[in-house]
Amino acid sequence: MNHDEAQREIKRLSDEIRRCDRLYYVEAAPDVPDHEYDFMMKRLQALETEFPDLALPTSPTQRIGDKIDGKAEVVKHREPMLSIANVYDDDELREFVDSAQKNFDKPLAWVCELKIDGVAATIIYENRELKRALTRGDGQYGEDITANVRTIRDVPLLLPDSAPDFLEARGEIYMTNETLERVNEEARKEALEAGREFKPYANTRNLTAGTIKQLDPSVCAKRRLQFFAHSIGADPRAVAPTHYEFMQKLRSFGFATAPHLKRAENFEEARKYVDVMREFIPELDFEVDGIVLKVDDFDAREKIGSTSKYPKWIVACKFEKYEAPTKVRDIVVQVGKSGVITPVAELEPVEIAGTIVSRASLHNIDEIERKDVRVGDVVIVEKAGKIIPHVSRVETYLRDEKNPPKPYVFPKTCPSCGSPLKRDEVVVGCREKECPAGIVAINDKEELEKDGKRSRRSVVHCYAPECPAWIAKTKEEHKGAHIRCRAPECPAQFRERLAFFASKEAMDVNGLADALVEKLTSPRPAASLLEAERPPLVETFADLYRLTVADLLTLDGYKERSAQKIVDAIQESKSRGPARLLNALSISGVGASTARDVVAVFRSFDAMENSSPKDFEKVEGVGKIIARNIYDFFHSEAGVKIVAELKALGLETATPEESPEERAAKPLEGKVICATGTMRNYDRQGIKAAIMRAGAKATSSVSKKTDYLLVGEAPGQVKVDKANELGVHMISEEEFEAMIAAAPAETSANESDSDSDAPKSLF
DNA sequence: GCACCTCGAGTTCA
DNA sequence: CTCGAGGTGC
Repeated sequence: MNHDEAQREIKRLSDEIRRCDRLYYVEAAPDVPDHEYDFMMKRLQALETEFPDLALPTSPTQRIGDKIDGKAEVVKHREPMLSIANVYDDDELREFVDSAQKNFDKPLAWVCELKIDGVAATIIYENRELKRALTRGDGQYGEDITANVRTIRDVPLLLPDSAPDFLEARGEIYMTNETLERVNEEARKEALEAGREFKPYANTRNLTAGTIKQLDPSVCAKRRLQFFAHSIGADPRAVAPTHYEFMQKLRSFGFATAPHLKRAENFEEARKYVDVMREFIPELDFEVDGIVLKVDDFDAREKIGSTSKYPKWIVACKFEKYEAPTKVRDIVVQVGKSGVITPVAELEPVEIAGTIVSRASLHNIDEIERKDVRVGDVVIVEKAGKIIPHVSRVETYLRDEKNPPKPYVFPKTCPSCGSPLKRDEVVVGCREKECPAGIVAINDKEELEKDGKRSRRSVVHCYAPECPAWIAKTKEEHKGAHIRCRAPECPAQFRERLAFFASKEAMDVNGLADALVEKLTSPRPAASLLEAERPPLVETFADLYRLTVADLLTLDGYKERSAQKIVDAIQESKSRGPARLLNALSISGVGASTARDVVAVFRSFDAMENSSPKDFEKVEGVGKIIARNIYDFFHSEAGVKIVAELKALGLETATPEESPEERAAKPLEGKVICATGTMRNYDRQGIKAAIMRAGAKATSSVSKKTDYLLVGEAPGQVKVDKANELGVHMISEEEFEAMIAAAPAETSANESDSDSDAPKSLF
């Protein structure tokens, strides 16, 4: 065969194989039997070996690449991959559609697609060649799965000339039930031969997720994954004006689209489709967990906009809640770092949506009483579209009528320290219009039953402790949600606080996790028979910094090296700075973000110690209650002691002084800036820090006092509308960066941690 | 007063 | 992820 003939033959074979690949999943059963397909593939491979100059990177033979070394690369998405709102019944769906429809006179047309349970992914084409594929990941960052995606037969490696040069196809990778069974059957045989225990893959989604992360693409190829596209990572109007036409275009580019796609002229039609499909779904050979409705017209979508979380023009109607019946073995209580006592149901382990659930929080006493959960009951546990399981109802009819389980009695004393438990006395003042004590009134909330749904309404209350009406009304009318252990020295509370102190968001002590915290805070056995039990190694935060290698060696499982590592990590955490330290102290209402804001104003613990509650209220986000909590901490016996000790041990409790240059370099001094949406170079805290570094005030909402609205990706619609309405100037991230370009170089744009908003070394 | 936004705190499993 | 609750802006 000569070169020209080979070229023609290679083209013919490639085209035919590509046609089969598409038919294979998209349309129906392929009209070419497997052995003929394999034959064409072999022949093509042979020709490409003989004429290597004719072998193209987009040839079907190039689907299966080499093994990847190490881990998959984590890559930032060009455009974040957002999730969509879920509805679980007809009412919720109607509510959603009404809100989308409200600014339109004519009924909106909807496109309905099956929502298949798989792994969301995005595939990037440059010059119409497949360049890279990523998983959705957390929406911001995904894993590189290019080699495996290439093996999926309904993913084109090459797009036709009619496609745009650059395209980012987004869709779902999934697998049929038949494939799951086949893979399980093969794994079972293999395990049997090797004499190993066989554990089947629980469901197609788990197997798909496991397969797509395989390092060896040939394994992935054998498992026959499938893909369909449902959107692109850019404005689709560049391709077509409506979603339905857009999907036709994607098909013409060689992609599979969501199966059983349907365009509905109005909502009623769409709803009918949902009902019909619901019956039909069990007959399909893949897992469908709902139907997605999207507004067809792209211009209409833009007009509808998004909430801060989801677009308002797309919704998933979920059919099933993930749920399973199981038995309550016991109800135990846990003590949190703030002393909150949380009841948790210990369950007979049951599998729900691929994970084994054995515990579920019952949240609080009202929850237990409302549902009447008792030890021994059969309950329905659900993970409705979520990760965290909860008890949704009790099957009371399964109770033994003659001998029913006893109602749960909430413990009266703390399981850890034995001190009496008390329900939160809700901080709600009197409701007299004219406050009898004549003191400041602030807002509060009240639960109401409205149309069978719970809603809240704000009420003005007086908070003066000396107000007579307050004392009279608080107790019986407003119970808080939580029951709390109030003993300041409660060991369980200290254990939780220490774990938080050492955690990543706080002092970030590497290696000091739950297990070690438990050991450090437990009493130690007596050194000899004559002596009493010895106290725990760590009883205050300060004790942590006094730990020596010798101390750690007395614990099981620690040798010289590991002990030294922990001690080093603890010492290293001394320089985390005042913001992290303030967060680490577990002051009620003060978390990472509030601590940062407080430190930004006060700059040092010394300043905080000498401040009044009113001073703390000057911090944005701090009102009367939190101000009081902070003030109380710095004036309590325990607080004074711990701060003094930590200072003496050399922890950084002050923000370093600014150099004169830095003070001068505040290009946005006095400006008020509100940021919305996702920035490319900053996370939420990072952008706030950057705004403050430039001398401006970072606010959380747009008002007429706002100077600029900094608009990122997927901005909050409310804020943008507001800015338009009030004529607030909107700037992009690039414009913002240009504005702060005068700032000192060492205030790097990418840093977002609290300790980075303080200037580093000045030398 | 009301609506809305944010933060904190608690939580499950691989 | 989901509540509850505090805070803020009109």
